Amino acid sequence: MPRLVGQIDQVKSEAILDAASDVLGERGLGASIEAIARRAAVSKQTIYNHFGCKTALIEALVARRVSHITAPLRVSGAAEHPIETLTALAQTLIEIVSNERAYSLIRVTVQGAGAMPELAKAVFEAGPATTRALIADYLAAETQAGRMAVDDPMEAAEFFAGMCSGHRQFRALMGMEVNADPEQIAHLAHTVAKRFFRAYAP
Amino acid sequence: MPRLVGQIDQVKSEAILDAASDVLGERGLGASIEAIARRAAVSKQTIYNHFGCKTALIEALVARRVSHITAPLRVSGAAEHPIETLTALAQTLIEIVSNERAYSLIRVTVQGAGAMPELAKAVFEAGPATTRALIADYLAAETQAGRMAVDDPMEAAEFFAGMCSGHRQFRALMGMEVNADPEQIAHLAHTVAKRFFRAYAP
DNA sequence: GTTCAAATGGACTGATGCGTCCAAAAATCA
DNA sequence: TGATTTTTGGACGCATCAGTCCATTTGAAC
Repeated sequence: MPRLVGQIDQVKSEAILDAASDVLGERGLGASIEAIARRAAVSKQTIYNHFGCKTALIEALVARRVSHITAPLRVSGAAEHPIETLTALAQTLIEIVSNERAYSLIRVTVQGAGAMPELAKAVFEAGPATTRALIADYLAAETQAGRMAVDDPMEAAEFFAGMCSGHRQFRALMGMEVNADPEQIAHLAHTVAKRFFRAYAP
Repeated sequence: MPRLVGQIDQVKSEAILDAASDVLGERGLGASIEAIARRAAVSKQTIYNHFGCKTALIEALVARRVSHITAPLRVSGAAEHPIETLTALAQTLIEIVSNERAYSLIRVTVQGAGAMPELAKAVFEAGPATTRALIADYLAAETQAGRMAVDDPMEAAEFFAGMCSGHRQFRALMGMEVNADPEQIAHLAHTVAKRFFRAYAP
């Protein structure tokens, strides 16, 4: 009877993580393991067999999710006019911030920041920090090519990300509704790109 | 023996709120009433005499704090060049986001968003929403005066606020250290103002 | 059909924390 | 000094929850 095994039912592991994501998103970090077990249609003991303890479960959850969330950013666009690439970037960022499911994860991390600071740091590194670095790389390249004039790419990348998240981040964190109408998101993304390009045009 | 009174020792009420602010900031919403009582050098029962229940205590805490935090924004600057006013605005916003004490309150609100959504909404209205409206008013006025060209003041105000908060907001929420060096904040504020003005110059 | 790992569910421990109760002490006021 | 109100501190009830234990059942491989 091993307490913690790797070669158990993969499907069940996924089901548990899905349920944990849902329940934690609804009830916050205070959600009980039993509630998660009920949602996953699994016994409490099974969760402990798979993950060992609550903290490990949450770490697994976060690890699985973070990479999914930032994945779309990694597909670097072709080299058209910067505004088009910036619009695509902005659109992805805004969609992330408007995505309730992604944000429930962030909320959990914020709540757990006191109890597990390493986790909070890992999320920050994998999420916002990586995102900023990707954007900064792009801005530096465009500057190199003479299509933009960005003196401090990291700083500019942060401005860009900040324009995208704006109050949506706050509202999402507060559990308030966030406008996720695709048309409005597209329009907003285009505006961000236009204004940002104007601020950093050669 | 009234269970909840208003005319008790005001000084003690303040001491309790101060202690609650500290302890909740450190331990998050999970902080116990007993810990707060210890910090305030007061008995647990006294806290219940003053505030009735934990939720009421937190509501009182938030109400007292929010207005203090956004107060500096209300002093509208004289009518110099927009960049100067924008720099001052940015500086205030960045200082708020870099202020650990202010942010511990926000963190508590985020944690409690599930359990007390009205509180979260109140904080949002009193904080970010009011801030955005103030900035938007200023931008509209400058546009009217022909010194800027802001087509959508509310949207632009959100961009401006987003540029100021950037990742600092995230880091602060995650309980990570935030660079609060006055010189760097001043420089950042000036950069934000310069770039924002360039994005919205006539 | 035998075997063995994995899953179940229910009971249990230990800890924590909200909110209450109360009798004694301290402070306030008349 | 005497009367009233607040404060104190400690004990208590009650609920919740993490994590463990275990006897029983399921299910897949051989």
